[in-house]
Amino acid sequence: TVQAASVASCLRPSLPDGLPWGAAPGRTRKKRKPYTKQQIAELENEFLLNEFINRQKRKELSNRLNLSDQQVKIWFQNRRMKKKRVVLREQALALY
Amino acid sequence: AVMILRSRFLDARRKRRNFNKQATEILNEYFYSHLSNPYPSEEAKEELAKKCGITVSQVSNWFGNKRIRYKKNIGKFQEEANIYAAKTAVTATN
DNA sequence: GTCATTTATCATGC
DNA sequence: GCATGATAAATGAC
Repeated sequence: TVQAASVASCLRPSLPDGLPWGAAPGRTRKKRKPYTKQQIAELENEFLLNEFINRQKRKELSNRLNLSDQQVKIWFQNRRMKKKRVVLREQALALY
Repeated sequence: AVMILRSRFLDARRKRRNFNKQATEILNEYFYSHLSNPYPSEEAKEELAKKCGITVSQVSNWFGNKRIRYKKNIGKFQEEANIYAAKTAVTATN
């Protein structure tokens, strides 16, 4: 029956067909590499001065920390997202 | 010094608790019943969060971890997949 | 630019 | 000792 077939399909979870929802990323992804405490310390220090960094300072920082300027750019983007998370969490916590 | 303590207080990894069994059941049911596209919408996340008693961010974290860990070792989750597949099949017939 | 992700790593639970 | 939840780099959609 149709219902039996439906049940049978549900009972067949490991499919060769079921998923390329994590499939080919085209290019190889760069492996995540944690930054050193000193790198983070300087990045945080600069973030306190201004959450949005200039190209000039970005060049300086990236050169001084042995990071690419894109890495510094991405770090500031992620750092702003982190700040947003923390703020929202503090607000939610402050309600009680 | 104060900043370090503050940052550690705000780091939720230092006070992590496992979700209760019921919440995990709900999340797994959704995951394995949407195995072809396990990406719940924002509305679905809010509904799952409400039913599980957790935040939307925690729902997003759970699905992110589940997707990568399932994809990385499908065999390990085989048994689990069978359980929830059978469970959804029963609810479908009822 | 934001923001939802992917992935590796971290910190904890048990 | 791994399982699990949250965070830190990295990518891509928009």
